[in-house]
Amino acid sequence: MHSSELVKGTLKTIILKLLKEKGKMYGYEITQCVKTLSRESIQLTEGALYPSLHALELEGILTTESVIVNGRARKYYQLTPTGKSTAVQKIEALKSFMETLNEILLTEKSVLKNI
Amino acid sequence: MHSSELVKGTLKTIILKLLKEKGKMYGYEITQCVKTLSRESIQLTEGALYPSLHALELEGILTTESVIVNGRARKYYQLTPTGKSTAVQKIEALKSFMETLNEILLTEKSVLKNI
DNA sequence: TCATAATACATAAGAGTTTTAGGTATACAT
DNA sequence: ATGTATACCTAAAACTCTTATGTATTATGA
Repeated sequence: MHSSELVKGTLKTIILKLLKEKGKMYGYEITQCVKTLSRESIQLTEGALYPSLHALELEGILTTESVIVNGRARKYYQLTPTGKSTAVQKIEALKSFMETLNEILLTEKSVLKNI
Repeated sequence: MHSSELVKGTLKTIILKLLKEKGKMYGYEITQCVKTLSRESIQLTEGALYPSLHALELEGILTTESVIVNGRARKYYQLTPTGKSTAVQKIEALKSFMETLNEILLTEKSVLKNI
């Protein structure tokens, strides 16, 4: 299980990535999808997910649509046009950050000595 | 410049990685080293760094040694034996998380459809 | 049939970390 | 003298997450 500390900064980007590919998803579906994709190693808590979704909606990145399925309410989220470009940007930014981080984590003693 | 949001969860691990390789470093040196290694794209703020260092010391992961160099006070930090194994663990955990994240970010629409 | 798990949403108090902004001090170059 | 670089530190406010809780329906196993 990955520490939630690590997931923190990447939560919104993960949400945007999934919505970008799937078109529309509802909250519970996002938690299950992340769980499956991460092979159980990332477990999004609802207390973190829903506030994030609401914030993204407020920012104009997502729109919602409520429907009843099997007698239960579902709230589907999807990217707005603005949201689509935000998603692309955030995903690129995260990839770029990971490359930087990787370089740091792979830096050897001999290299660091000269900095 | 990487958003500070992303750096958040990884700050302590970056500190531990550098100390693991360099043996001992002082605060200002850490900020400059991260700046250089990241090609100016990660800028640690002192308001985040020093509290983190102090927390790591309290946890028994680091010890300190104050010295005067060129008339200025420096406080060197280094890993305790416990800290060394913590460092290894944290670094491995971060690498593992990045692999998971990479898989998520590279997942294509066609794959997601079947989840 | 009745309890439990799974599905599905949501919020609020408390905890934890960072940002922002400020403070102190020395060395050195202009 | 003034600014820049070096070097440490902290506190209030802002932000986000964790933990705990609440509501409600459907499915399932005992």
